[in-house]
Amino acid sequence: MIDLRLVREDTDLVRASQAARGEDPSTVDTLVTAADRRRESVGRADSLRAEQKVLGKRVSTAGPEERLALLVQARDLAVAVKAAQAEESAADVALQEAHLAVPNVVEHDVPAGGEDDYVVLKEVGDKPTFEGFTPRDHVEIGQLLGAIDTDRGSKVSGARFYFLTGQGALLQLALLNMAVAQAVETGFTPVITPSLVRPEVMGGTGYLGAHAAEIYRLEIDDLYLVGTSEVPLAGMHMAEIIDLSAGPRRYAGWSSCYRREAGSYGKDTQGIIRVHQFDKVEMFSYCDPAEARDEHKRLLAWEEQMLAKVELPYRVIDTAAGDLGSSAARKYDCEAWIPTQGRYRELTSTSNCTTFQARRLNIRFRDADGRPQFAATLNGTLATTRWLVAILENHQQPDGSVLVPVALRPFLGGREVLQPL
RNA sequence: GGAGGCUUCGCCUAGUCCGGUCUAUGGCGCCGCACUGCUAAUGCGGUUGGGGUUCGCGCCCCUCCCGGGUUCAAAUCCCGGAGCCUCCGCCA
Repeated sequence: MIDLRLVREDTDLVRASQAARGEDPSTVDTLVTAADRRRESVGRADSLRAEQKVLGKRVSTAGPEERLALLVQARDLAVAVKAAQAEESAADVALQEAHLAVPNVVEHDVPAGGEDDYVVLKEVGDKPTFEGFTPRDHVEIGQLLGAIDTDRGSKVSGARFYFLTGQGALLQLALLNMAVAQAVETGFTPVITPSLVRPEVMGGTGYLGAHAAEIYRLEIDDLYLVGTSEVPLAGMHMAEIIDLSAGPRRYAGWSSCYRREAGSYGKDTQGIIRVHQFDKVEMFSYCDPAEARDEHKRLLAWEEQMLAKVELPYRVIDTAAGDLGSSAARKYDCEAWIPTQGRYRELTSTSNCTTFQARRLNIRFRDADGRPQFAATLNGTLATTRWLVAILENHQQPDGSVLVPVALRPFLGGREVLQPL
């Protein structure tokens, strides 16, 4: 939910944001109209109610003869109040609807356009050359190592499911543990989150809008499976006034993540690039909105720190407005080089949601004057199952073995190489 | 699956039987002032949140889990719902 004051005072800015996203700017005008209508109906209902209260007081103190006449008057007024109230709540509903239809206002310097209009901010590291052999893809390496079993994954659960076995399971645990270790060193509170959340939490984070088809829903229990621990971590402080006087509150969530991958038929059907269930360590930060842009840069830096530890070549992109989620004002992705695909694939994603989620979830903090204000929320990836793809492919050797990045070795019991079975 | 209880202004709490000075009590916390040569103790005062209106002081409305209803008038009465807790049963 965006700030209505901003909509009223700088309508053009919000319209421009919609245009940058490639969405209809007229939703903004609808919102302005709805806000005006609500304001007017509130005013009318308020003054009628004030009148009613005064009259009600007179009824309670009046003598018997006077009382009867006053009651007649009061009855008429009650009808008028009821009508005004009905209009008020109708206007409220309309405003709410118009409000929810407008995604977050993008930062002013976000590149406009769609999926392909990102801006590359930097490229880091050297792509591997593979002298004298043709690199295997992660599916083949996973088989050689006995690390990934997609056949049995689909036997048991269907397409886009997999087993991580032996070295694969250990490698993932090592990676995620390294992510948690880094987060804790940095001052994050590690959290193992619920994977099922209530509708208001899923809705509050902005995931039930245009991309609701991505979400698994358990209808019998009216719960949703989370696609990222961002969701429970955002819900954690809903309807609270949190203390940010000591700076941002940072959590590192560990969870399995579930995604329906609706509409992605035919994309990445092999291996574990795009799957229905994976594991992730995610950073989440609550902070003063004034600090959100800086915090966003910090989250990006911590992501890059992780990528450096696993010694992967990657680039950082500034995602275009049209490719942002509805909650995000800006998003940076880190994409690792995948040798057998000859292209970069997203490994991390960090979004600044400013106060958009906090407004929906009613998460506030007290500012320097002690006034409650909406907090900003941000999130960013530290590690996911998909990272295994990049690690296996980039660090593979001619004999099918895989070199373990130095920083990761302590988390694998000191192991330096993953050997084919 | 069954039974019972609870939900009030950051937290705790009075009030609900019997509708109107509930314009919601008190404590904790927090803020300000006073006093004391310190951080303490004490006293006094302030402190729910949201919205409307106003240059501003202010004024008004809403807010006692949510939604309906009764009534001139609802924290209070009636109906429906949600959440939380406890116990029993069952299963791990």
